[in-house]
Amino acid sequence: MSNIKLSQTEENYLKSIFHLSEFGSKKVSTNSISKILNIEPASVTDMIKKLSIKKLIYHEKYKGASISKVGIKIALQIIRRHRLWEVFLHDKLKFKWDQIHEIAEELEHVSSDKLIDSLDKFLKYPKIDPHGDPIPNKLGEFNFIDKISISNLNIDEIGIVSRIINEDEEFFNLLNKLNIEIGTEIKIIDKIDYDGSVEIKINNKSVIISKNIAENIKITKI
Amino acid sequence: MSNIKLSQTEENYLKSIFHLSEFGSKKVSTNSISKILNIEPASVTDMIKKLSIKKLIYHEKYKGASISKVGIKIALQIIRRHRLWEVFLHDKLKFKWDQIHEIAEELEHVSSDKLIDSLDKFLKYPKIDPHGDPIPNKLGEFNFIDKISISNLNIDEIGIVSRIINEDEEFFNLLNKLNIEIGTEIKIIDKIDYDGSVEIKINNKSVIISKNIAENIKITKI
DNA sequence: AATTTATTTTAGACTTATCTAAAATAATTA
DNA sequence: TAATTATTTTAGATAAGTCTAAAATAAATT
Repeated sequence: MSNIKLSQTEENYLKSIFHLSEFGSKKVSTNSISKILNIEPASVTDMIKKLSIKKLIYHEKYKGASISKVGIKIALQIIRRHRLWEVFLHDKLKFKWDQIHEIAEELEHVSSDKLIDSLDKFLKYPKIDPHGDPIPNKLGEFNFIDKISISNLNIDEIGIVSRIINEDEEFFNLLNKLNIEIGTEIKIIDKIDYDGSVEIKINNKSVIISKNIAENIKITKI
Repeated sequence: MSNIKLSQTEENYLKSIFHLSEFGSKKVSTNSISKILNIEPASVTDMIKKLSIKKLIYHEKYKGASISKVGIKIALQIIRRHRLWEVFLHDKLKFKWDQIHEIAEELEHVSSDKLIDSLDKFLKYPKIDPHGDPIPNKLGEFNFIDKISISNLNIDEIGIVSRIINEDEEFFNLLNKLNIEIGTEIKIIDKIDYDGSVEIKINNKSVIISKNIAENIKITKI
């Protein structure tokens, strides 16, 4: 089946377009791709043409691009590879949470399907990566859990940390300090109207986190 | 230190030149590189120029190339990466011995040093890969064991299989059938002068193998 | 040693992925 | 709505890595 062999570059564009399109539901502008990949818009236009010819995206001049069914399928496989490698790096090689993304960006382009399926098995078919993002299975299916930010909970409600948006080191260190990781239970004590800060309780200790921090931590309500 | 970032292509040339030069001791011809990489001689000449400018090899027009100290050091790191990934694929992901090379060819170009050192640790610092080839450590040092072919043993001598030269599937299946793998003890029963075949005993069962097969199995004499 | 054959290099062209500068189109604002 | 601003596309250029055909050099053979 979908054995269209893509270059690393094409894979990176396709993945970015998929992410920007929010699972294929939105049109993606040339500029947004340009910014995310740090490539000039003119070059993006060229690649958009190339991917349209391959029917991985649709494109009308000056009107943005949208990703095709086949494009989504391939993008999900690239994401699957990326996230499985992240699990490997984190769980087996003991890499810290904020160091895995960059290396997985390289590993995800190694093209053997058998490699990925064996890795999946070796890792015991994980459902989420170390950031809490779902890992598509080999058919591209995954658990879409509707996650909300801490800010969206009401006072006295409880949630489980299920995804960390921000991936940089400072944020990682902060979470470490706060004892927050994927799976941590958080209870909302108070919401401060003035600036959107939230007082939360973690392991019976309460702290106040800023609005920005609260928005970067996704949770599943329980 | 040696943080000259090479392209995948440059890495592949350098590795081939290293192998063809037999640890840097011999000059390498344009044609031999061309054959091993399946690239036209004219293109090889171009790359030879490029690598000379970077001082990874030396080159005198029409006189072949030889690899430099720095070139050897880098080549050994590429080989280290390749062989560690082979161990991972074989031991952890349970790939068969004849399927690991191709995938390792891709994985070896992933460039993080930290990744490789962590992988090395995870694998418990293996000294040889699944083919019996030594794995350089992070300084480029490795156990150079002088291996001989089965053909070189005399009658009644015993050796341990330490390296398999041929990497294709048919040969792999043959060895499986003969119950030969790295570490197998082999005793020479008879040597047939007529065509160089050798009668050997493995696990108390004796078989006759052709000269060609005997030459593709390296052993360490005990 | 002269000729033939083989190897290596040069010259010029192609593809992929990028760039800059300018032109075309769309969106925003006055 | 007309003018201004922003976005997107086109046109032409560049670098990496490859190719083919032809020229230069080296090696082998008569």
